[in-house]
Amino acid sequence: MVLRRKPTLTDVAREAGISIATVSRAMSQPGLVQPDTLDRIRQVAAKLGYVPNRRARALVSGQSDTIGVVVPTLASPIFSSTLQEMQRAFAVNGYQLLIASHEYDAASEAQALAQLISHGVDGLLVVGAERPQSTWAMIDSAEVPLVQLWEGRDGFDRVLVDSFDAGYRVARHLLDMGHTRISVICGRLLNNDRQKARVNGIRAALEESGQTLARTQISEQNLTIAAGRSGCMTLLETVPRPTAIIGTADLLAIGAMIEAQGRGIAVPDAMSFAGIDNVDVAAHLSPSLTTVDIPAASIGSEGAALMLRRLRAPAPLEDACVTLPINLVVRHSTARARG
Amino acid sequence: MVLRRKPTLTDVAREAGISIATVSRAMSQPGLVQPDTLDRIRQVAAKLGYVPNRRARALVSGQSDTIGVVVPTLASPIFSSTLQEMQRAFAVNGYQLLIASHEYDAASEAQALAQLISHGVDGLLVVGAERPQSTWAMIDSAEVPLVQLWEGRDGFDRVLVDSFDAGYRVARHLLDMGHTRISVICGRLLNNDRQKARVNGIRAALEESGQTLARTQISEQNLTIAAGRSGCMTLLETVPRPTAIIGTADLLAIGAMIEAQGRGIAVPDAMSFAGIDNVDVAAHLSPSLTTVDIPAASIGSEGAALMLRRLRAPAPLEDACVTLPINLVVRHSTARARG
DNA sequence: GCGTCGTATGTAAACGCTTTCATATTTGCA
DNA sequence: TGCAAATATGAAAGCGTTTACATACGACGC
Repeated sequence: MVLRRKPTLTDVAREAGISIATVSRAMSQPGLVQPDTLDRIRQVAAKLGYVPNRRARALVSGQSDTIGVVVPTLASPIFSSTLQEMQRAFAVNGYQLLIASHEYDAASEAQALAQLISHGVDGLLVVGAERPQSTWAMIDSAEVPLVQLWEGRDGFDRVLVDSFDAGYRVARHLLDMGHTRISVICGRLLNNDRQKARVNGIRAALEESGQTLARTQISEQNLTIAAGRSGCMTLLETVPRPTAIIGTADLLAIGAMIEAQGRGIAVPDAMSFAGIDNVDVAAHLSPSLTTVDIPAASIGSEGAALMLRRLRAPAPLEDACVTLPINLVVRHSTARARG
Repeated sequence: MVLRRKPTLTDVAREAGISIATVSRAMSQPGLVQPDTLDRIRQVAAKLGYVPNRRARALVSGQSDTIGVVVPTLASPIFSSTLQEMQRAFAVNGYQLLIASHEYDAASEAQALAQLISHGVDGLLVVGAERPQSTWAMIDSAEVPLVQLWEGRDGFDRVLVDSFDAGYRVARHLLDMGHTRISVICGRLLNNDRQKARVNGIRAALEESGQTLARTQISEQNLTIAAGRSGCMTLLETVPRPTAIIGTADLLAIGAMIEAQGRGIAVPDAMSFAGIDNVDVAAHLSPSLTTVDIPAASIGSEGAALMLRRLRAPAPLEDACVTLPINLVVRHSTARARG
């Protein structure tokens, strides 16, 4: 017998000469049906190629086995590794990931969230805490478990990384090396609390040492190597020239360092460079890049763990807050300031 | 009035004093309801914060507005940019992406596909054509539109990139430069028809020039910079030493080049290096990396376009096959063999 | 031998929506 | 004025599951 459409519970039930309720139970709670009935049902199901329809199941049970994730962009080594780990952690627990990105646009993010909610995801993971009140209202009214990554506000689970401290530490390192003219290339600050915090951390360290971070010492760029190069070009024109440049993302620092080297500036002897992120390539550059390690993969697995814990909890839980450690990784792109 | 649970069509209908059928029409086919009724419904819907339940819609209409994508890994710059573009193209058309990865494991891929199918995706995009017969059977019986990326077999839409030619061209380039001892660092060949084809292309070029590619001239590695370094170490021990090394992925070539430089080998004067992919950083290395540009982003957008075309088509379509051009990008990591 | 319980199965009502078909109600035209 | 056609709405039947609730059947203790 060949069915044109996909077989359903009803088809299996008819073929096995049994009611759909029993077949349903055989699928989801095998313990409730008699062994020989179970066998027969399984045989028929296999023969017909029956696959349960999760949409129908989701409709009645209110569970979709689907988790929504919204990241700023997919084309970033940082978010890639976070997603990779997250996907792995959820997959082994039977969940699928619905992934959306918004390219740092608040309206796109709101739209993506609305879509995910209306798809009936069982949980939602988002990056950062900075979004319009209306978007937060939507999240609230959806009553879906939410985990915030990198930055987060009270009232929801969160996996935090201290971006301020990352900035602070890398600046501190350069200050300790005697640098007095430190400039910064950062990513777009709009709708990006991680970048803002990193810059603020740098500023705090500088001010602590009696220095300031003037407008002219900051270049705001997209997050690419090419943008790092162009940011470096701009900063090199300031007088006096900086003795060290911090990229608030490794890609920026890498671009900056390459640009400087291309202009014959010796790194780190004539100028120091440092980044934040510790991307794969940073360790292999020449000179290798001093940076702050951000545990992107762990953020993914911790985020997943928090979500799974909440999904499995029978009763409402206190919101959890995990803070992951960051580490300054001193390599060879930074040296004592000459002088 | 405050509803504890999320408002449904019925709630809106009751509040507006109208039948659910009309409310449903107001949502999906506004043209069919009278303007003032429409207004009233919209007001009530807004007041109640009504959001359509896509699961229910999916159950009856058979459409989920969801597309499944299975890639080998999320932690690769290549697949990242493909996914990024794909996500964009689908998002503007109202589709959400369900993304899964399998780390080059056939069983994991089959499981991911089964899950996506049972979730009721409207379409499926996969990378490569190499998978067990049983997996193909599952795809067939699911009767879901399928688009294959990179490599593909007849019977389904496909967006192709000539991996064989990519290997051939980069080898040809080195042969034209007079190299006679060319070694290769490649990715794991198991379940990876792209890597296999790239290696085969290289081999074909070599044999065309009367050379062979011996076992000892190939090092199979994971796809990371560190693996490229270790592959290079192995190959440097062969006697006579190669005059050129091809990494069948840029990350491998980058690692290899860095390792060689670290050992004091002048690149490209003493040894040439070339990759395939043209990742972002390749242009910025010192020396910049000769490679073959693979249009990863375009693969994403073309794949999405093919899928959308099929989803919109009223009648079954012939399967389409788009082949994207690849280009040898000659930079400064390759030079004439010293002779 | 009778009520009681436990187990295996069946019946039917949801879940929230779309869509066919039927039922007004309005409009156009002879 | 009357009849057909067009328009707007409602009633109800599913879509494929899950899950109370009901039923049937033995086994058990008294």
